[in-house]
Amino acid sequence: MSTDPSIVVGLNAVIVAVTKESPRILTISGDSSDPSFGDPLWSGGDLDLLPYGPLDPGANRTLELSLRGWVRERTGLELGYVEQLYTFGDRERAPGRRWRDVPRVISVAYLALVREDQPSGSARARWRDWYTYFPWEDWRDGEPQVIRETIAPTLERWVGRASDTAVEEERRERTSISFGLEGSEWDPDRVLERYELLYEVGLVTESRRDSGVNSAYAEGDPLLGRAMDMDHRRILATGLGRMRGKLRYRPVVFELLPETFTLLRLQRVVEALAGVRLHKQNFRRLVGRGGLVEGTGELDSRTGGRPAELFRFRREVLRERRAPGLGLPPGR
Amino acid sequence: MSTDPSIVVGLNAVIVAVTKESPRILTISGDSSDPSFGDPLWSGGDLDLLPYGPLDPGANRTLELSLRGWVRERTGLELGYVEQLYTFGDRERAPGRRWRDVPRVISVAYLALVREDQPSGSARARWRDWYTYFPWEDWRDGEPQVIRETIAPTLERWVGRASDTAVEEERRERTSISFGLEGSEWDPDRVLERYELLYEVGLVTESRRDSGVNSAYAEGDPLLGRAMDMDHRRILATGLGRMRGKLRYRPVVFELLPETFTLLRLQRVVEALAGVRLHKQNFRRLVGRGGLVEGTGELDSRTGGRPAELFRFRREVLRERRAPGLGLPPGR
DNA sequence: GCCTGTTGTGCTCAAGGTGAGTATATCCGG
DNA sequence: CCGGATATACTCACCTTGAGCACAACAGGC
Repeated sequence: MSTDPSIVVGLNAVIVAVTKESPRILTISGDSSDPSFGDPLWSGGDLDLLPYGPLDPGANRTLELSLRGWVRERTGLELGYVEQLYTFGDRERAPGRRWRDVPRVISVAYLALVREDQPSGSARARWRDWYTYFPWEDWRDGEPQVIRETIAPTLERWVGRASDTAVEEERRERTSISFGLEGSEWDPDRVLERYELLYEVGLVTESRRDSGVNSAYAEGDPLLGRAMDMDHRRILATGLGRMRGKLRYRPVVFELLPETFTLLRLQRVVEALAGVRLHKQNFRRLVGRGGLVEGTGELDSRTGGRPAELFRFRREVLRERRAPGLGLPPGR
Repeated sequence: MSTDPSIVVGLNAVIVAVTKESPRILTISGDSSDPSFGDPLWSGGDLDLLPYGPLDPGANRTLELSLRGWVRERTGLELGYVEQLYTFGDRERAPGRRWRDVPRVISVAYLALVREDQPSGSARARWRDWYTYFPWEDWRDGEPQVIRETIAPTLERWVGRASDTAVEEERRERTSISFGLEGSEWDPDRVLERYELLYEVGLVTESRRDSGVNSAYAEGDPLLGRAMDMDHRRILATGLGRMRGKLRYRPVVFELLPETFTLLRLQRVVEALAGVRLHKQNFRRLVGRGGLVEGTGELDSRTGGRPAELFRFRREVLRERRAPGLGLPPGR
């Protein structure tokens, strides 16, 4: 096997932080004139990108160290928790380009958490609420309007357009499970599934872009959420889903919080990530019994009501219990 | 960013099948003269390898299709379930070579399941019980001897050799949690953790190989399990752990079984993979209630005792329920 | 100073899931 | 026709989970 110059390997990062009750991700605003973030030669438009960096084959011992390195270099951010997400290597990842003209791009994507909403260190890099990209994912105030008003009807029409009943049945099941329609439960983790479904039915900008001019999609349909370049929104969806899943069985939230925090603050952060409201008493019972936190004696009275005790994460649980997490509601 | 010839991208596969009560994986026996499986130029010895193939940048639309393609080509195996495992890209993956002399090898590893113990289609590729590589992982007949006789004492000595009490405490916790010593529970999923611990303390061949001649390990210590080339045993451990984890919340076992099967056979296969015995009645209650299987009217009387009804997997559950799996015992 | 809104905290209760054990049915091979 | 082996049916105690009610403690406005 010989080395092949027509393959390019890069690293992508889904970097998450939480401000107050807003989960945010770091994105590069699409203005391709400034190549301070990698140089995505295969990228075309003025759309947002995820932070991207090439892999220097000799530079770092591990891929994760490479990632930490260039993020630090370019943004000054010191990443906390980092985990590998997925490796994207499809051929048609660069829209608008014929794949024969560009090298094959392999992106190893990572999920990374940083503790606060730090300045991004670059003019083009900025924090954005992740629900800007996925408005249908936020159920904290009940079912989002978009679902009832746009998604559900469009999906229904799509189900109706099926060629035969088998396809129709399959489509019906997919939609009801993904979006919790018709009696199914809403599963916060299925972010990628939902995005891909919307892509398929043409409700996101990317699908029309990729399908070219002679598209079968109705021109009138609205486009949901802020778009991203290439397949970066898909990568983001993967990260979001993983983040939510991880929440359930690993104490990762604490990587996003300051050293000490109120229990309500903790709950709000979890809710922000999960996009769902939680039962307060049960939540407290959970973190208490799980031994996830311990009280410092101090109080925080800036909350308005009765002052809340400040808690701190008990790092010991990482080694004590088997799977300490903060259960999202439909734990299964 | 330009293309870089000093990076090589390849695909690795952990291919699993089950014969009777033995979980097996496909490995390439180490005889580097026959390059029918890729051409691992950076590989040295006569050790086993996982199936490996280069990535042809223009050939397939997705990485998964590439993988299926070359596995079919070289072995005739038609892979069933396939999922991406992890991407390995550390610099020192090729032992015995100075990393400056070889290109950086990025391996995208996949977990793949095939339905039976089919012939491997190649003289060098052969099925092996996976406990040959990880003897300490099989708890079906109680705690394996190796743990009591070799691993536990060696780990204990290693804990004692710690430089200060903080390190000592950390080591103690790691060992007790990984191997279920001192009151901790045995967690079948932590395969990788355990392998890495054994690597660190020098109980597997690979660690001595990588650390060179001037090793600190006691010459007398035995070496556990069959070794593999490069970091392939680490990849295998990753696959094994993922397989066990997946078992719990996805009905993947059925990809390994024939169309119809006895409930006891199903249980034995799960036990083989999990390396743990299960409570029969509860197991049956689980698959029954979960709607995972449905009885065909037929009976199988080859079992010796009362003839067992043959069951079949209900594919519908894939779309019905949220997370149908076969719970391993310490469900948490 | 008192009312009101807001948050923190303790307790209860029903429903369902889980681990484990007992008892009985059904067949095969000697 | 009996032992051995498997297949099923039930039971039961225990824990977890979801969902309430009740009340305590503070801030701020009137």
